[in-house]
Amino acid sequence: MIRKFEQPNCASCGSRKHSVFCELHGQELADLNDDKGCVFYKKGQIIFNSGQMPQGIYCVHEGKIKVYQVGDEGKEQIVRLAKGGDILGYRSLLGGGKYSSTAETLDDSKICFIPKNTFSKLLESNGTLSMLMMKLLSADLKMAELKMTDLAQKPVRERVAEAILYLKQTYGLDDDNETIAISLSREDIANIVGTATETTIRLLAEFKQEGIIRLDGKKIAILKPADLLKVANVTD
Amino acid sequence: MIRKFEQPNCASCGSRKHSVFCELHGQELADLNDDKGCVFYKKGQIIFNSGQMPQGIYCVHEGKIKVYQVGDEGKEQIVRLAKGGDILGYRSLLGGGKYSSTAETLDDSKICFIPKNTFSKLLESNGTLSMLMMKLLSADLKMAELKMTDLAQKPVRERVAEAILYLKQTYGLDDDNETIAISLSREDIANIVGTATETTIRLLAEFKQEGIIRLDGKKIAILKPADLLKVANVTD
DNA sequence: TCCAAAAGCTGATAATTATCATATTTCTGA
DNA sequence: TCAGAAATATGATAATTATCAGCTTTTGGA
Repeated sequence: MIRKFEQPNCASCGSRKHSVFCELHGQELADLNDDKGCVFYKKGQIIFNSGQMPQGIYCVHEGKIKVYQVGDEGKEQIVRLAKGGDILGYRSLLGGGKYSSTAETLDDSKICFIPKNTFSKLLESNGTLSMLMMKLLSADLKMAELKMTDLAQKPVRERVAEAILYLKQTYGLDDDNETIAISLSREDIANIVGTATETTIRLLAEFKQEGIIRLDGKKIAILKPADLLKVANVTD
Repeated sequence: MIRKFEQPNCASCGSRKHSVFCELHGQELADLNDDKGCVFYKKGQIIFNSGQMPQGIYCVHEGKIKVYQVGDEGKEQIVRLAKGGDILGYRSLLGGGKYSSTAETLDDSKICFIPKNTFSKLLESNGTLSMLMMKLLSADLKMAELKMTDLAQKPVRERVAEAILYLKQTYGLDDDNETIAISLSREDIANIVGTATETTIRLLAEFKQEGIIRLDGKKIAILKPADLLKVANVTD
């Protein structure tokens, strides 16, 4: 059952102002608004699936999304997390060919779809958008390469700590300024880290034991940010 | 000691025809040719180093290059390999900030440098170049995400087999149609795979034992391509 | 509200891979 | 050409992490 809701207006969309579309004005913005369609997704719904042909790009109005690949044994590897203002599916659209990942909501979400023709025209007419897309792809690639090195070299304990920091950085904190503003299953966290679910559970319990984090169901609160950084063994 | 050699002409450069600059003509091509400078690098020389600010991009005229990150314990993780016609350093230039990787020649190489102003002007004036850059970044990102999943989920044996296939795909075969056209140390191969050097040595010996490959010093010949694909556990 | 299923947790054990030690071979520069 | 250094090779051992099994808690739907 999909709730009825008002289509957001791109001109006044707060998410857009922090997105790659921040530089759109006038007719371009009007075209974007006319051509896009916003859809409500319940938690756990698939937005696009590995193997499908991209028909456009998705712009997250609000919500939380995981993008993952499925390995040989059926295990997910989460390659990125998205939130309001992020766009999705541009990698495959720009690169050509089918989606190589699957996108799935982690929460109830509103996500706009922009047909590929509309997006292509904007790319052609607006050099700034092209530049921002290149910046975005470059940032994604940088993250992916860092993660490759981590996966190859860092022990699981450090990677679990990193994953917690990544969640904080991506989704921020609740009002208490401690609790990370997302609920993920232990399995999802394991699929970010690239390890077995049991190992993740054990390491979270370890961090809790050490007083670094507090666990309340799926919620994680960071009690000692400095210690967590130290465990994660990152400089920034 | 750097050998003197004639500066290649972009207009007639065979490498360029297969690069992102393949669509340049007339004045754009002339500007590129005038502003670039081609430099000879001996095997083992650093082209750019992690931490430096990018001043332009590098275009490989001929040669073989490894791009790697250095982890906490000083171990390299090779994130890509380049050859003639490939460009280097665009990730950091486009994304902003310092290089996060180091590029080093694996063979004597001739590499052109294109100042960032020249490159930026080309990007602004030539929409096709922008599109090709986005395609390139997208392809890089796709590879990086696949590799993340591999590192997280595949056993080392499969990854070593994959690495051999990757070397073949990147550098091709010698005239015998069996031997891969590059010489890498076991350590470099290990740093592609993301494993210990000893483990790589053992697995190569295993593949040799099984008659899948032939080893002649640093040279690897693929004797049973189908078996290697099977070991690598890849579909394409 | 209650029940079944899913998720979370914990211990025991197994598998994988890294590390260390030590030859042996190959390469490189004087 | 030769000596020293670096790379390769191999065995033994240790560390890390996964897997399996069984139990408890939580959750979501009838």
